Amino acid sequence: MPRPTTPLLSQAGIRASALEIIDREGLDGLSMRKLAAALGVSAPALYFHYPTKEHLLDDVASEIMEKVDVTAFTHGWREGLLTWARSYRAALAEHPNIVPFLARGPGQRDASLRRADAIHGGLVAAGWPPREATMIGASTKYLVLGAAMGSFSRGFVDDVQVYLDRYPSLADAHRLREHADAVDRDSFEFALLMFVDGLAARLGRPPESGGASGPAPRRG
Amino acid sequence: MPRPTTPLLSQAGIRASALEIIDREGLDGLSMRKLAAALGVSAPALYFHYPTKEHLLDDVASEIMEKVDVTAFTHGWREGLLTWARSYRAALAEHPNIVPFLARGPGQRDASLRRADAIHGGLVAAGWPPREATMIGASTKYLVLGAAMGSFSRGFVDDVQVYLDRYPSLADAHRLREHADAVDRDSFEFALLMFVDGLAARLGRPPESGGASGPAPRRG
DNA sequence: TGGTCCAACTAACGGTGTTAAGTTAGCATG
DNA sequence: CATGCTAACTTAACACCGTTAGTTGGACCA
Repeated sequence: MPRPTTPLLSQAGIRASALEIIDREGLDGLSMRKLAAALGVSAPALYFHYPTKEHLLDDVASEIMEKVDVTAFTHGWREGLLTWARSYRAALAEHPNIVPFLARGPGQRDASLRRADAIHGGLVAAGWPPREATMIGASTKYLVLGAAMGSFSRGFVDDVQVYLDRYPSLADAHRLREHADAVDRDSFEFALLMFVDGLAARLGRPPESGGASGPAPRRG
Repeated sequence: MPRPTTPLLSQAGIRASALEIIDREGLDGLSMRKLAAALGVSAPALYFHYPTKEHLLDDVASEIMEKVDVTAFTHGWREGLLTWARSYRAALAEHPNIVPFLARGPGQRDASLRRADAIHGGLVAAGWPPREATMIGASTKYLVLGAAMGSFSRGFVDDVQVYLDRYPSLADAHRLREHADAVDRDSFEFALLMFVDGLAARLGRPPESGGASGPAPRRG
């Protein structure tokens, strides 16, 4: 059966099905043949709509990133930063299995550039010098990606020991795992607040030599 | 030619060659056949020394992690944390291509547990309550991994715009890429210092309700 | 000297992403 | 209305992947 009366595939449909498989079976669980089967189609058919698996994954990732909120800088840099970071993390938390793919580097130039611009612009507008705005943006990204990677990415608790102080009564591992997510969420929030506190302190402090270098911003 | 007079392979040799390929051609550039060829041997021969590619990579990653310094907590939590974070990042920076593999989760339980224990113990000994020590450890790891992921992990500058403020004279991309590493290094250092500053401030502050929750530590 | 085991070999299996070539529905044009 | 072009699928096949099975022959021990 060649060309069907009504098209069987669409980019959106392919993306949705791919993400479903990734969510269910992990990043390695997605193969072009399996994806095609899920869509009731043969594998090469996909290549009519996406030139490559990489492109498809880029698109899936971009779709996820659409939910990141970079608009709150109108309420001040602190609010803007917190909103951005939290929504960023939340977006990744919804689809943890895609995080390892993000480690390969960003594909979609356009959208990510637009976001970066909004963030940078927001920080500069709030009084941070451009150079520091750059570093703040990068730092926050590090935190989100690192948290996503460290916590979601794959199955087991790594630092078992580390959690024991918090739940000393739990010796059974599955309960421990169950709470590990909460620990990660708390740790991320903790890191974010400490970082922002550090920033706030820097705002009210004259530039030190030997610090992270560069002038401190005027109070915004 | 079966069993040679002197063994052609050793775990250390395999690891070294694997890491060389990864450094040169990226994580995807490493295949068992290619690795075997580089060692002058057929692919299945490797399976006599390593049960699986995953195990091999785990071992390679562990070797890299050996260089991380978690001993400086004897000079105070600040010094310990900074030394740990910087040596961690430096270790990853030497072999950026392996970072995506780390996103799959830690393999070697043993060594990583020992490290986690040293860090947690160091923080607690310095006066941080266990729960906060956990979060500090996790946070720092986030920062390092996120920085490693965001910056090294493959090929092009993502947020071109973001760097322009710093090097406004550079319109050519390769020069820009060249300096991106410096920006990343600076951003990491910046993030680390802001975070530690935030921590220090917390040490001198009474516990707030509505903060990251949990009691603040006594002054150590 | 004979037996066992080690450390390599070749062949092959099932899977991967992707390309090539074939087939026909739908559409535009003479 | 017939013709030709392109779109959207098909099946076959390629080169590669990680890994397993089965074979071979040198090294070591009784």
